Amino acid sequence: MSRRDDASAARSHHLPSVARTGPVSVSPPTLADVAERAGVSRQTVSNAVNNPDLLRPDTLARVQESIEALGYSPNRAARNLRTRASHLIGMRIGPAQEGTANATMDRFVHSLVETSREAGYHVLLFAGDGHDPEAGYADLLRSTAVDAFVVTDTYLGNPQASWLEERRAPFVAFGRPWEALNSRHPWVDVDGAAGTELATRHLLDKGHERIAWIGWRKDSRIGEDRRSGWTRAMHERGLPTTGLASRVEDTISSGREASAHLLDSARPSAFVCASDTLAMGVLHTLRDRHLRAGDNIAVIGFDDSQVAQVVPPGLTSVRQPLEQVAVEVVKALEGLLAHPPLVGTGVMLTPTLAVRGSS
Amino acid sequence: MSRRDDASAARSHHLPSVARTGPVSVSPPTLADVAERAGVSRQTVSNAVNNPDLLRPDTLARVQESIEALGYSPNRAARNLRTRASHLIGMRIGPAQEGTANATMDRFVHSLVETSREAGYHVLLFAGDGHDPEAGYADLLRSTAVDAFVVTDTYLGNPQASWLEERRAPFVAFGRPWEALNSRHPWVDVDGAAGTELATRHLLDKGHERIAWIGWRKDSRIGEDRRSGWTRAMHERGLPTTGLASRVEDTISSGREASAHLLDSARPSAFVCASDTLAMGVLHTLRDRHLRAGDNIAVIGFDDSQVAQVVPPGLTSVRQPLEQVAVEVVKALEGLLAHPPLVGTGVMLTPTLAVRGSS
DNA sequence: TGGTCTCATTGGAACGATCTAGCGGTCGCC
DNA sequence: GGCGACCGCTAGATCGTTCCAATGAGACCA
Repeated sequence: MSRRDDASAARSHHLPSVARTGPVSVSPPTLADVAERAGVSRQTVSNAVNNPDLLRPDTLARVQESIEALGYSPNRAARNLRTRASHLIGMRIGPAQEGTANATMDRFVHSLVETSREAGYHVLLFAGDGHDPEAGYADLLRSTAVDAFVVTDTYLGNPQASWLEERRAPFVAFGRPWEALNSRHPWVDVDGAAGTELATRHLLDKGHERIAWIGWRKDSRIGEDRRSGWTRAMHERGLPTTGLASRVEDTISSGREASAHLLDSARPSAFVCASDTLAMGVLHTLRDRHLRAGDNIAVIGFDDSQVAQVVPPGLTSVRQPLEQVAVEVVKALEGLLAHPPLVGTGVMLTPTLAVRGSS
Repeated sequence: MSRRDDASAARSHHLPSVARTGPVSVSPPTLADVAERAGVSRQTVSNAVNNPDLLRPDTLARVQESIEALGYSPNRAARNLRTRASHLIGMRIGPAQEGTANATMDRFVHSLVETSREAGYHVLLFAGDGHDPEAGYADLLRSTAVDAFVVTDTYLGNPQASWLEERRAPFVAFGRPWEALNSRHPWVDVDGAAGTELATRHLLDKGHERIAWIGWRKDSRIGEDRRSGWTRAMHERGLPTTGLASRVEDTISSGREASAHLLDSARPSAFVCASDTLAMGVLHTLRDRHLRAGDNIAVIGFDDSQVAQVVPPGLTSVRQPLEQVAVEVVKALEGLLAHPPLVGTGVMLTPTLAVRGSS
């Protein structure tokens, strides 16, 4: 205790002299400082913070007063070392994709940060090494810098997910395990087919019958899933889909070319697209031909990106409930970290349709 | 040492039995494990990691072989505790703003994550408590969870910056200290006036003479700065600016109304806007009046957001060099953490113009 | 009175890393 | 020959917290 006293004294004796002029910030108070002030042991202060109901009410009040007065909060590093937990969630962000309308991830990150704060977690961002996607994960894992990961880019066969699963690293995926059906990790996803079905029905209800589809290449499971919603809604009303679909890359120019081609070959009165990026390609074509989205022809995108919200006359778009996704992801993480042997389960959410001028 | 042996043995004895089936992940190897395998002391392994040139080459090789074989990386929590540094940079993200074209922060976050990785730092995101913006900062600061902050939203009188400065918390601002001229923290900013000047000159060179300005309200320092670039370029060519400017809120509808009003009252042939959001408002008005951006009339925005990149026919926009900003921010952070008494200095960068169909 | 049980609190050990002081040996210098 | 500096490496202390076993005080019952 005397050592502690000395240390405290050394610190607080600095304070008056350098508080206004010195460049060095003073060390924050520690458990021992609070304990001494409150006249209890370190452990009691620790309990006051972590298990308040173990203390007698009057002791608790005294300790809390000291905590307040000194402005104490537990040192993260020391706590992490002892408890073997960092209360950090790692999330990898891919390279920024310019020229696309994809703002899904940004909206999701926002929601995730908000939600995990309420659960006592912070979000640690890391970048992928270009040629070695797993490097970032491995490093954070071995140095026990994060408690768990959130994996978002499960589009392409989900290599990270299986890599993490092999190493028994705790993680939750945003996106269902398309191929690896035997995987046992928790996941949360949005029912894309339900979204495009919603979009197609919306157009059908407006009287459209020749509704075209512009989606992604056939090897994209997400693309095929979204496409199936369109087919389902069309067939439900006994309408044909042949000749009305196009599958291309997820770029503006692909959407532009595909829509031009479809307009010539199939004369659709509306387009449903697998992404806002493709929908913007359609808008380019309409502009080229002096057609007006919403007046002459309807267009619906997917993601409800900022672009959809601000482009004239407003792009109707399928909106993923990312706030809910974040909530479910954090819920799954908490379950995972509380009792690891829990078997992984999936949660499927339903999107909504943000209706704007383009339809 | 024998305690260490016991602990290792306890751990590794678990390994074969549960490696494939057990739910509990095994503890990663520690310094002591590596030391024992290499036949050296813990400190020597530590040196091999942090000061390799202190070791004899053969010892170094032996230690590195052990590190490799065991897959060791230093435990972050322990290192942080001892060195009183977390190698984390805190950055607050505000509430997601829907309905605007502002993607600046997202692009910046990407760049910051990439750049700080190279400098050995990770980015910790945290959300602002709605009514108490400083709460998040205070908490992270007192618990020594981050080494420094990056402050980005310096628009509104910069309350965070002065709050942090008072507490002598290390931070770097993206955005100059507009009001607090006596502030001593490092900052990085982009010369907005140079950007709008560039934009205006571009239009002048195309033959436009009646170029209108749509900016933010007069109490926005950034808005006035950007406006000054337009005025400068116009006056330089002896052109008047009176009656050609409008100052409104940063929303689509404000831009829409302002541009409609200006078109009626001043008949401009081009618009320079303080943001992409306002520029999108102009595009709305043009659509309403069956005018075509780029053909009948030119429009230039500010930020080079995704919207600008994908909207037909492409919105010319002033592009902030966010990658460079991130590099300078990280550079300033490193300086700050290496020698705190360094006096804060500012770095001003110059934007470029991304020319697209709208001009 | 003495024994058992609970309750609130305590001191010491431990987490895994780095810091500090210091070891014996060799070298260069006056 | 004596002195100090340097080399490569080591043992012990230390960072601030939580875990663990044990403490003394009091209540209760026999």
